Amino acid sequence: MEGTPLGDGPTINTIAERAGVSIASVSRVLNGLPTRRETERKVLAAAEELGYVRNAVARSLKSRRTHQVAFAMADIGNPAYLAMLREIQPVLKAAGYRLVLHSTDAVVADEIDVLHSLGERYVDGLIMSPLRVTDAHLESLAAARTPVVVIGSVPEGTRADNVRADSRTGVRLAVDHLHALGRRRIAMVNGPLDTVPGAARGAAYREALEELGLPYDDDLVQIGDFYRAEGARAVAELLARVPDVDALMCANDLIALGALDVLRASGRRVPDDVAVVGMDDTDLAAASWPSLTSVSLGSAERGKAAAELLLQRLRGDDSAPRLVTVPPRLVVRASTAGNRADGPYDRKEGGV
Amino acid sequence: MEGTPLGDGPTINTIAERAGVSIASVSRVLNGLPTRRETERKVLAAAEELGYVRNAVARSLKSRRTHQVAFAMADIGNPAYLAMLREIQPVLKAAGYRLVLHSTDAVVADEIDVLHSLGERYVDGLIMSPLRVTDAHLESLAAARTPVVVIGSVPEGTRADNVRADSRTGVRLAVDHLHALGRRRIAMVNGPLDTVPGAARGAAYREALEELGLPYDDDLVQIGDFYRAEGARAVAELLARVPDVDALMCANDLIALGALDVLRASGRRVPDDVAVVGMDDTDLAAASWPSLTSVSLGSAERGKAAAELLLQRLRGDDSAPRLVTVPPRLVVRASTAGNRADGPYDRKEGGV
DNA sequence: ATCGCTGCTGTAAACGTTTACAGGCAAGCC
DNA sequence: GGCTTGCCTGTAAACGTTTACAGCAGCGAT
Repeated sequence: MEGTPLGDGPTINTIAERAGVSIASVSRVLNGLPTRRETERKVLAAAEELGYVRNAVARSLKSRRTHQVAFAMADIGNPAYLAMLREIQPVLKAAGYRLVLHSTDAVVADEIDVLHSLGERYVDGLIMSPLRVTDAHLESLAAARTPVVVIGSVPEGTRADNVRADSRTGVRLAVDHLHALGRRRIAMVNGPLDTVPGAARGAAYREALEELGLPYDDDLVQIGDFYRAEGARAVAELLARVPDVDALMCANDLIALGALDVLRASGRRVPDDVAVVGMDDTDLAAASWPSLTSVSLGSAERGKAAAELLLQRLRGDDSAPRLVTVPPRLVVRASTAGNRADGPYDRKEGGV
Repeated sequence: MEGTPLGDGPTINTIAERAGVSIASVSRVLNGLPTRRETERKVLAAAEELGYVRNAVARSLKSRRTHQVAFAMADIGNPAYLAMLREIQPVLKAAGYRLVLHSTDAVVADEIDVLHSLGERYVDGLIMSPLRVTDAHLESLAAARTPVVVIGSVPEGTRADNVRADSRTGVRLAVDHLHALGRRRIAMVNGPLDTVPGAARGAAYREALEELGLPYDDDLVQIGDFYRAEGARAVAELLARVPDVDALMCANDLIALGALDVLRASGRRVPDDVAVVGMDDTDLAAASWPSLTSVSLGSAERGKAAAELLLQRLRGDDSAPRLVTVPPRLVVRASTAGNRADGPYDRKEGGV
């Protein structure tokens, strides 16, 4: 009635008592440090009987490592981030790290909070994918007390590894494709211009037209938000203004799905009347009707690269910040290429 | 040169020195306990200057609370689990808990590992959604040292809250719907029978036929796995064996998408020749071609309910285990109801 | 018999907090 | 003036580990 300390679960102390050795010996056995055969046996037996499990919190306090990594995604509903998550998770797991998931809903204050909370040291590192990068972000990044990898673009000189998509090239691939198909009234449906992807894709669209010798026309650009319903609304407006568009470059698969909805409702055929291209190449692109040509910005690859960069930092690498750029890829499907390939059945499509 | 202790970041000790008070006072100020005005001022000033942030690990060790909750999902690629995740995350966040994400890939050993690791006390509670529930699961559940909520079915008497879908009713809704449309050769494409959903849906299918007075025919049942490619393979086999089916009840949206692929490739029209119903009502169902009638098993609602149950436990409620059942809902779309409603544009579809 | 190894083992301090307890001090009362 | 009372404050222990250090036994060499 005086053996067990106080709490419920057995601790290293409980085992020490039971085995008749010191807590140091218990710890050593549990950590595989050299020990006499007999001591080891007693300790292991006691641990087994008691159903002992190491307390991760106490370990972390002493070792200053939590074996946890945070991933702060802007929008937990966006398939592009989910694709990253899917790749990040197994990489971390394989390296013995747990994943703490934050969804910031793209609210700047929330993202700053996450950065600030790194000081609480409940994680060893962070992967974050902000929609916007503000000065507040950069400030908090500079003050961060653990390694951070940013998926998205960050100014040169920032003290964080950086994994980027190349949406400029991505947009050009798509616009070139549409141009090659004979389209000349190519509109762009974009998200907010003060977001990183919004700005980059908008500029890239302009550049791509220029390179092709097509005129840039403000009327052909419509700004909405990165969601399906918003995309639909934006395309409806666009069609009202310029009924003769023959191609839509959408900044996002969700926007593109909204576009398909509206085009269908307006009686236009896709791709015969209007060709549609999305971006991100999410699962939805393959499943939609008609299946959606989409620019893959390598979400999965970016997630994986970010996780691997972070792991290197956690292993002690403190060389200069790195920059990894993942090349885009155009995945052609029915929404631009006619009806011959309207099903995704031909594509290798794994366990999704 | 002798002030700061050893590590890098400021601790409560650093503040105490700087402010010329004891660490107890610092702690009290930081926790809002009654303190003299002057002391409070000094402490807060010092904390501010030093950029102090509370160490979460040390706090957790003392308080025995980590403010973290784990969610163990069987398959991080499955939209049904993602729907749960999307609901769980904000509920936990609002209550001040962080989310630790585990993906077990439906491997039993991994799930047991997660349960076992609860003993490490790096989380205050767990929500898990196993595909199979084995004896090993039940054993580990019984030994779990923190509250656990299981999404899925668990035998009566298990020491865990339980949130269930009612797939029996769900299947019946679907089969009744198909029957009402005049279909009489209704096949079932199921996942493995040793999984909880597989077994439940298979049995429900049989019952539903019985209630309608339709004969049960082994030839009309095809077992595959819960993935798109597998579903396609299964449906191909089924069609070879019974070319005259006029309806497919698929245990899963992914299977149903595979079915659509194969039906299209075989020249059959949907729904004219063969009507198709999926289950889970994932995002894919609304986006597919033709849009997919699907039984919503309330993944989102289940996730939310699970999170709320767990929070109650964390607030100290230790009443008897609860059982929450979420009712299913049939969402009719083009794959059964003809072409009039082939687009999802009419449905309120938010930020996905 | 003494010395110095070698190889385990135990004691105690540390990680950064929270908190029970006791001490100090001013004010209020007789 | 001494006593109680109340309010703050500091000391120290605790949470459950890991680990530097010292101690001790056994053993071969001198």
